[in-house]
Amino acid sequence: MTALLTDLNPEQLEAVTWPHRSALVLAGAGSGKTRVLTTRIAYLLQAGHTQPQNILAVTFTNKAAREMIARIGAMLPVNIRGMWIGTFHGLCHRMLRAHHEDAGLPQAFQILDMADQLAVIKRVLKERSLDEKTLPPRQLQWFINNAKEEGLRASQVDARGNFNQTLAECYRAYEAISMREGTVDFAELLLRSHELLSRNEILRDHYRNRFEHVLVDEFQDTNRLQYKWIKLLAGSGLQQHAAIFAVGDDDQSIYAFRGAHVGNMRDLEKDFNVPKIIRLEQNYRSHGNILDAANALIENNKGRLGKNLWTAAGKGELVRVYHASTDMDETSFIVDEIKALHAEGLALSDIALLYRSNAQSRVLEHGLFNASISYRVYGGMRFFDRQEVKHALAYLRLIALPDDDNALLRIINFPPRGIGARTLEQLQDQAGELGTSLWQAALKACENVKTAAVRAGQSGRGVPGFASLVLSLQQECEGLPLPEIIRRVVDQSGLVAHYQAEREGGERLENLKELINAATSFVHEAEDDSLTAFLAHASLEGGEHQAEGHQDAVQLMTVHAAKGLEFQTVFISGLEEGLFPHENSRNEPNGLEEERRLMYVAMTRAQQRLYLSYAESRMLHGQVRVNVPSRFIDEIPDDFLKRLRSSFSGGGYRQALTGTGYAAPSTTSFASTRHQRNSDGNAVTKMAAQRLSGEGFHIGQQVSHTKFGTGTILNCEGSGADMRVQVNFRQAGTKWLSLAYAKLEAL
DNA sequence: TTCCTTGTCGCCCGG
DNA sequence: CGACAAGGAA
Repeated sequence: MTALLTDLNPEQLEAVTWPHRSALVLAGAGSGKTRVLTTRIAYLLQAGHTQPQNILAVTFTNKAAREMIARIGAMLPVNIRGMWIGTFHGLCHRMLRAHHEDAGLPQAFQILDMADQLAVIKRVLKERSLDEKTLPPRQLQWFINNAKEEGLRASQVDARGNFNQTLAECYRAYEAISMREGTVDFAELLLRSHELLSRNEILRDHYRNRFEHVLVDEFQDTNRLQYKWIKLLAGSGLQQHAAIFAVGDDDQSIYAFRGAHVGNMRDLEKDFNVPKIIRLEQNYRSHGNILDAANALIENNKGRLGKNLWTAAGKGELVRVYHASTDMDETSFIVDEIKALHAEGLALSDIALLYRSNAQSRVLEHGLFNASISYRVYGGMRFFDRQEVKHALAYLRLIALPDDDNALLRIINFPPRGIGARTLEQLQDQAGELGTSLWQAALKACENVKTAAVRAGQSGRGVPGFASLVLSLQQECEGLPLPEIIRRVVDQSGLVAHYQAEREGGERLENLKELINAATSFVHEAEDDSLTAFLAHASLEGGEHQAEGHQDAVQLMTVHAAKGLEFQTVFISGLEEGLFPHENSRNEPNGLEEERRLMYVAMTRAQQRLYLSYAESRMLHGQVRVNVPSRFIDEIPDDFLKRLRSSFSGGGYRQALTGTGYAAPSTTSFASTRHQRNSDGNAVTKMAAQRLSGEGFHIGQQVSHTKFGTGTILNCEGSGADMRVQVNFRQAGTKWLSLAYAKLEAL
């Protein structure tokens, strides 16, 4: 016990040993928030105040949940299994699976991610022959998700006025489709779980009796529905059974755009009679100047709960501000600084490059690539988002739940089997008449033409071919282990053959193999290794497993993605009006304050060194735009800043100082390799290809091999004698070859 | 039906 | 600039 509590500062100690009643912990950036949360759980268990099965801890990201589990596991030899630790979506999903009947869902209900949901919405619009111009699909998606996050069903939304009425009708149609197909989107997980608990008294009492401690991470990011869900579980007023332990920081609330409601912090105080807010204000992360600069910035916001971070560390270095002429100039400055820092011995992985929006990564990637600096981009396309993986998953979904029209539409003609728009229309008409799913309509259609069906079924083409494929997969996969099911699906569906025939299909095939690998490790790790569980995992986790995380590489990500992380050195780029703060924020209520909090989050990621940069002009949306420096820079007192500027346009700052040139762009085609990132399912460290081009080869180049024929270089790794290249041969497929042995010739 | 070209429009953050 | 829908040719 004492070992658990040593090294905690007085405020942390107070939070950890807080009695069995609700608490609100205002935890500043770098103040040991996660430590308090996990130590509190360990303390409760070790002191015998509670049992693992009586604890519920909820976070926003899978990563945070995993970290929490790992840290508790390291502190206590306790069975984590009994605890409910996970994301809001994960826990709601768990609850809905357990009580799917009470929740009105089929046993194998499927989860729609954003892209799936958008596809359904496009179907709704098409069905109602609504033009994409009069009602953009994204707007409808936003409307539906927002309504759900407010706890509103289609019948409850405001339908006054023509436009609102259209929206409400579309929402209603969307609800009907979801119901019929047994699909559930992200917001629906929350809403349905909430409805289940509020309607079903027996279940509600069951869970209320079970959970004595409900701990909430990043409480400032909860939306209204999530807070209601928590209240329902804990009970409130005289009904209150559980103690809520909420940890958050109003200054780090950056998710208002998706419904986060900071007001929940004040509401919690009131609703649960929290006697006082515990403030964690000692920062263990950043040096003084960085912290002071961040504090000064956030002072400009109004209505804060109020806190002032301090550090026992020294002042450290000043915050550097670089004024660039162009985005290229900005990039070359950053690249040169990284080179210099790396030469001084700083690991690349200690450096983070942050930006407001994903589109900005392009220029930065380009610069890093040309300078042969390894980098890693977080948050782009994820493994389970990839086209070929989604196709494979769609087949799997049809096996689990054939009424999922969305899945069916995705692959009924992929790979192409002669089912065109015309056939599909007939099928849809019939389904509409019968009031069934497309799959039922397809079966019906096959019955009517039995002999033809048998013939076509054998050839594998047409609707009968498709139907017999799915039927036979359904039958023979019954009871098989998951990886074997997937292997058969990708094989018999013709996906593998299709991508083999495609010139650029090599990487896609690799991803299909990787899907089987993912299933194999899923089977080993998960309690429930069913197909349905795997499909849910794919939707909820998106494939954030971090392969090659050990490689030394600069970390590129958006500011949102950086929340909760820390780095020795941080660059924040693109600090221009319109970009950061983003221009869209001007029209939103309190939009500017949210942008400022975002900036605050970005700055407080840095431990020892912080760079801010902006450019006078920048390529945006395909055209050059001239920008003014961000007001956020002006809001930081000059005492904490050191201003730098390029001596001449186009040249780097360090170039001007030292004369060490910024490497001329190599012949390596950056564009041709961009889309290859993620071949392992996530952002991959990219070894730049300069060395390779020195040997006469570069990525994207055509080469020939005595045995395998001609092909294209896809990738490379290692250097010198160990260097290997990945080549996609036209005939022989994709292979890794060692340059030391294979005789490759450039074409 | 399929593949390829052309054209339009959006373009911030995410589980 | 890039994703994606619509339209045209084989």
